[in-house]
Order: sequence, then C-alpha cells, then structure tokens
Amino acid sequence: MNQLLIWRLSLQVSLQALKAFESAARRGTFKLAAEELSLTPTAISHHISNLESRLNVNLFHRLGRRISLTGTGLRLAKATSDGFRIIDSALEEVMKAGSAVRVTTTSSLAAMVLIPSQHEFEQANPDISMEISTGESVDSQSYIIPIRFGDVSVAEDSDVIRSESFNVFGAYGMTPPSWSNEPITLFTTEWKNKSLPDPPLAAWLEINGLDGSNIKLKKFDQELFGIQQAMAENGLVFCSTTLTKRLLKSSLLQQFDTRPVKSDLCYYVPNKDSFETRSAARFLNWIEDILNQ
Amino acid sequence: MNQLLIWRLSLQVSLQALKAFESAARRGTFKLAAEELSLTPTAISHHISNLESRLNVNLFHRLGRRISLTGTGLRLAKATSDGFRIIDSALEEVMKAGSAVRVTTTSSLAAMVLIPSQHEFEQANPDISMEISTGESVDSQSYIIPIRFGDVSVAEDSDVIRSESFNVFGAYGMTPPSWSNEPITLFTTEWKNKSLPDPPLAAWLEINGLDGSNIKLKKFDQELFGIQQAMAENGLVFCSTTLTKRLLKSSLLQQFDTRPVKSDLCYYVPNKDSFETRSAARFLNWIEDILNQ
DNA sequence: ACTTATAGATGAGTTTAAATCATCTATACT
DNA sequence: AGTATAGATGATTTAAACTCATCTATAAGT
Repeated sequence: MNQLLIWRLSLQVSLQALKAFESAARRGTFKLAAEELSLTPTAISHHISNLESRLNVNLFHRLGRRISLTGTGLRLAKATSDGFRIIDSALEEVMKAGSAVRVTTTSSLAAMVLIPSQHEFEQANPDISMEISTGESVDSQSYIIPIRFGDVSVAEDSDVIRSESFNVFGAYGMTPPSWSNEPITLFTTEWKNKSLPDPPLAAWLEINGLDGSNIKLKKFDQELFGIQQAMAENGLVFCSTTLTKRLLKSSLLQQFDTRPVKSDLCYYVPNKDSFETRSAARFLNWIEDILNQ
Repeated sequence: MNQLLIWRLSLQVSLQALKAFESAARRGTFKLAAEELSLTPTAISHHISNLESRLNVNLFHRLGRRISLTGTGLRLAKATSDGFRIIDSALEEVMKAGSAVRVTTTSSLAAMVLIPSQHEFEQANPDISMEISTGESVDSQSYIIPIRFGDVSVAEDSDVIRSESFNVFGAYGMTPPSWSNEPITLFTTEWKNKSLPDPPLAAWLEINGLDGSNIKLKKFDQELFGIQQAMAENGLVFCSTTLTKRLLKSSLLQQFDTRPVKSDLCYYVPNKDSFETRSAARFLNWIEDILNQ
C-alpha cells in the first residue's frame, strides 16, 4: 500500500476530533474534556462518535452515563497523547519566543538606553514583553538577542546597529571650560576588555585643535560610571554619544562647542538577520531607530 | 503559569494549520504540501501565514518564490513531524483493525460455513474485508477473532454463539436406510483433542429408539472429512447440524426421519464482548445469525 | 534583455465543518 | 420515587477553512 494512500486515509479523520478524543481519554469524561477545550460536551460527543464511525471502531464503552476506554481506545489514546504532547510543548516554546524579547548587553547601554525606554517599547508593542539582562551569563541560550559593544572590524557590516562617536559632555548648567588655559579633569573609560580600541581621545583632541597637556584623565571601567560622576561633580566626561543622547534631551547633560569624533567602536548584534521571531525583528528595528535618532 | 492557560494558548493555533505547516516543511514547497493534503497552495499559504502571526514567529524565509525553514521553523517542524507521525501510525493501525475482520477457526467450520458465505458477508458489508484462517498459528495476535469449538462447560455463557446438535445425514437422493435390519456404515468423528466430549451417538440412538448393533462406525478426525466421504460414497454421516445446514439447503445432503440430539459441544468466541471494532461486532452478529438460522 | 512559466501572497467570496441549542434517555444519588 | 447529571441525537447557527481571481517576484528559456 503506498504512502500517499495512507496519508489520505488518515486525513479523513479530523485532527480536532482526535484532540477531543485525546482530552476525553485523558480526563475521563466528555464534560471535563469540553471544559479543557472550551467547548460544550455536545461537541465532544459529536467529535468522538464521528471519529468512531470513520474508524469503524468503538473507542469508549458507554455504560449509561459513564464512559470507559475500550482496548482500541486505550491504544489510540496513548498515541494521541504522546503526539499532541510533543507538538504542544514545541508550540509552547515557540510561542514563548514570539511573545517576548530577551536582550542582553553592556551595563552602560542597558542602564542608559534600554531600561529607560523599556516602557516605551512595551507601550508601542503591547503583545511583546521585553526582558533586559546584562553580564556574560546566559548568552548562549536560544532566543536571547545580544547587543555587543566592540571593534567594527570584528563585526559583520550588516550586524552593526550603531557606529560610535565620542565627545565631551558636562553636567547641565555648568560653565563651559576654557580648554586651553586652566587644568581640566576629564572622566573617561578604560575597558576591562583590553582588546577593545581605547576611546579616541587623541583623535578628538586633534579634531578640536587641542593639545591636552592641561587635561588630567580619571578612568572608569564602564562609561556609565564616568557619566554619573560627571553629573554628580559638575565635571566633564569623554564618552560615547549614544549613551548621552537621552541625558542631553532631558537636560541632565550638556555638550559644548567641541566636535564629536568617530571611533572604531560600535554596537552590533551577531547574526542579526538570523532572528526570525517577529518580536525580535520589531525590537531590532526599534533599537536601531533609537540609537540613530 | 497554570496548566489551563497553556492549553488555551496552544489551542489558539489550529491543528490543520500545523498539519499544513508540517507537510510544507517536509515537502519543501507549498505546492507539494497542497497536493499531499488535497488542497490548493493558497490554502497552505493562508494556514502558514495565519500560524506565523498567531505565534508571532516567521517559520519560513521567503526568498521570492522559494521558501526555506527558519531556525524556529525547523524546531517546530521537528516536533510536528514526530507528533503527527506517532498519531498517524496509531490511526493507521486502528483503521486497519476497523476495515477488516480476521477470523480463525476449525477447518470444518471454515470450509463448510465461513468460506462459502465469505462473499455474501463482504457484499453486505462492503467496507469490511474478511480474512479466514485455520489452525493454531497466529491466535494470540490482536484483533483476530477466534471461533473455538469446545465443551459448553468451559465457555462463558455469553461467549457461546452456537450450541451444537447432531444428526445423521446422507447424500442427496440416496434411499433412506432401514435402521433396524441391514448392516449400516456410519461415518463419525473422533476429535484429535481428547478432552472434547465425543459426538453423542449413544444419546442419538436412544432418542431415536435404535440399538445400534447393526451400525459399523468409521471415524475421521475432522467432521469435514466424514461429510465429504458420505457425499462421495452415498454413505451416512453422524455429524453436527451446523456444518450440514448449507448442504441441506443446496440439496447436496439430505436428512431422514431421525430426530437430532443436543450435545455438550458448542462454538464460542472467548471474550466475545471485548471486540470493540464495529467490524468485529457486525461479523459476530452476522455469524451468530448464520449459525442459528 | 525580453518573454514565459511558476510559486507564492493577498483579499473577497463561498462552502463546509464545527459548535451550539433544544430535546431526550439512562443512570446515580438522595 | 424524584431529582440531578452525563451523554446521545437532530436541527440550526456560526465560524473556520477553502477556493477563486488577481497580483508580485523570480527562475528559466529564447
């Protein structure tokens, strides 16, 4: 007997009827099955009697108002139960992936960009919940979107979502420094990860015609800390424009008449195009918008 | 998250859509899936896009007119494929049981009753095919209906389908023997299985007021052979009324003015009520009718 | 490069299957 | 015995599934 014919035969029975049967077999009564499937007991009854006549087999013994599986029913129930369980658990996993985005990134980007606009994203996408984590922890887990900070040369072009520029910022309202005369303290960052390019301070000085001899550097291992310190002490920080955009807008930081300088640093999402959930796609579009205005 | 909610979620996706997806994933194009499921490609397309939006996930990459599974699609396809395969193979097994009856019984009943009326049964039940086997062979295989010949005392009352009577029969057209005068040769049976009650010849002689001193017995180990021998030689056979009914009707055998005698033998189907396929039920009703007129 | 054929997407309309409602039967529990 | 419960049955309604017509993009052939 050929394969195709078998398919046809099997398809004469409706999958919904099988689901009804599976549920009734598992729960023991049509009533409970109906509740489970949000149907009426009548629907279950119809499904099962339809199934029985298509298969030419009795699946339940009817003892008045009580039912019990026949031997054949038991065998079929075993199979449907296993089969649907496999399918259901895969569905559940896929749906979980579809209903949430899990993002992991640096503390700085998380604290200064993602977390502040998390609410906004969830407002705009009510069916998607957003989870943010930082640190190296659960990186390899599937469905998690990592936003990495690194050298443009190690990232695929198509994976880059933001090329980083740097500039000097100060607390809002402070008097602009006179760059050439007085001694200046400047907060900056020394990445924990030594393979990353340093913040392009030399290039920035050059582009702004400064020699930097009067500048004293104070280094933090995360940009976040330098920025916070600058705000707290009315100081100056040399940091990425990405992280400061929101603080500028909300008048917590200000910039001066200096020109920003491009760097070799960027934010990128490895294998960006491999994220096939729609929530991931929407998140990626959204974050790229946010970062690039 | 509670169990009930999960069910609900999973049920928001239709099983038919999942089947369409499973088929498309396996065959590689919507067109082939459509052929397999006897649908139009449009239906497959609708199903899959519906599935994708309910799950919030892309299951296929669309590269123009070519499709390929996404990672998520692949994972789901694995599950649906496994799940449906399990269900389908069980269905196939059950349907096979529903579409045929397999009967095993004694050579005599098979040859003289079952096989001659096999065609009639299949005419009356076009959706059921009937298979007949004899011998001890495949008895324990599931779905096979054994019709046993044995002592009424070892069979459950409800399992008995025919209580056996015995009488003497002769070839059609032969002159009735004069019971008391001339010497008579009578074919009869000595069961191979010694635990079975012998054919009730003594009781038959008594009920018919004969002493049997002029009767010479010739024994076969199956009733079938005695009957055939009687027909071939214009002889007489003492045998069960069940086996001869058809031969009487078709004027190949005749009976005389002797009275039949009841025996302790019967045909029975062990656990008759445990056969839950409708084909088995129909067969059992039919055979009980046949045997008891 | 231009045509032609093919696979799939999309939206509207149709058909069929599934679910419900109303009614009835048989059983279990007071 | 009387009542409540589980399921069966048949008619009707509702919703899902399927198709048709149309459109787009791509692959293949000339």
